[in-house]
Amino acid sequence: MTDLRARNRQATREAITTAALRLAVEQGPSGLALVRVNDIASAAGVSPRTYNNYFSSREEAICGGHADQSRRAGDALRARPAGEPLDVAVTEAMVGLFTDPEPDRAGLRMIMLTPELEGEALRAFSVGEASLAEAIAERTGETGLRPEVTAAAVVAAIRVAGRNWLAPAANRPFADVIRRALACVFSPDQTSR
Amino acid sequence: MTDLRARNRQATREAITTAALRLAVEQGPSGLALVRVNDIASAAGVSPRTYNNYFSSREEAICGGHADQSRRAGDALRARPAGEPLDVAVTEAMVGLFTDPEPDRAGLRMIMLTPELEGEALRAFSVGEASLAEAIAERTGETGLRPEVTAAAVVAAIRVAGRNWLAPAANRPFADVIRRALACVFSPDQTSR
DNA sequence: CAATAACTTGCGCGTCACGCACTATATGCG
DNA sequence: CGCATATAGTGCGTGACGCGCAAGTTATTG
Repeated sequence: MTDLRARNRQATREAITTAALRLAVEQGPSGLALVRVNDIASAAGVSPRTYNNYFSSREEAICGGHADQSRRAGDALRARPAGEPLDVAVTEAMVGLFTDPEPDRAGLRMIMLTPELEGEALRAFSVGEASLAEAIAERTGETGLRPEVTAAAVVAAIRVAGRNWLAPAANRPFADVIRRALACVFSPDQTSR
Repeated sequence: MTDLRARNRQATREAITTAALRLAVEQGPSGLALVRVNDIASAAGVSPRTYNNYFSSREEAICGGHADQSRRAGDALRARPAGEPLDVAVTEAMVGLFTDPEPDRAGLRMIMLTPELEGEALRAFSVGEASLAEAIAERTGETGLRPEVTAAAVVAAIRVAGRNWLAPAANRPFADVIRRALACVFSPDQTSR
């Protein structure tokens, strides 16, 4: 088992992020300014000063959970069987990572569609790029630009998929949207070239 | 000719962004906190309150120039000849947009490699996605997910290319790095599938 | 040449990020 | 098992910031 300290630390971090996201969702995108640091801290059961030891802005606290999630992208890919082709390995890894459990619509909507959170939301997605690029490089044996570009493109596609899934119009299951988006990355349109 | 007001507005906006970026570069990534709003405003010849009418954070001001640049991505693509295949049209449009003029290494380095600016830097790149997606959709006639995913992947690839170009190791011309990165997007690796 | 709209600026307030010093709790070692 | 040390939580104080508001100034319109 890991350190008690490490587990406590992770627990308070999660307490803060979940509290922050919950309060933000309650107020809605327009009332983000009403979510005070004091509220987040007391809702998480810590002092404001401690909150500030974990996150240096409300935005970072609100998006922290999703950052943690996408940070596991590399491990998710490594968990796929070795023989699998890259495209299906990546696709299934990402589907598993982002739809197990099915994400909370309200939370994702808050994070992705609130203008003030845009920067932090992009950061939250992009933290997965490094680990994913490394895992891709391991799997393909390639080096240099290609693994990084592929990882960045994959993450970008998932972001688009999320936006699309959130759109009120077509509500397919998130997994399907992710698959369709990643298909665009791994087999780009050849007809219009 | 456009409005005098519009031109003035654009001029002060540019004055603020260039001043902000210059001061940030002078202090270096570690001393970002030393770049005060007062300094930026007075360097731009404007009151602090006015600075705040244009930008709501130092980070936004520093990255504002690059945001303006990538916002022109759609127009850059539209300027390519109609018969051109999509991949070369996009590639050449992006090369033209981002290497004319050759970007300032120190400025790009500051924007892309300073942790506190990461969120705003990602935002600056991503503002080009919408217009680029629209231009791609016009050109290909496609609709739905694919144009958006393609645009997002292209922008992500350019971001990776910038990071790579900034790396001290191989200093090829920026245009080459962009071309190689976009090649990864438009013809993904087929061998390892 | 008015009337109106848009922009700039000074002022003031509430909030925030963070350095510092102190306490409490966990970990490792004799 | 107890003691030294490292690590996390907390209170306080301070400087900076974001922004609403209202007044003054400059461009635009008819």
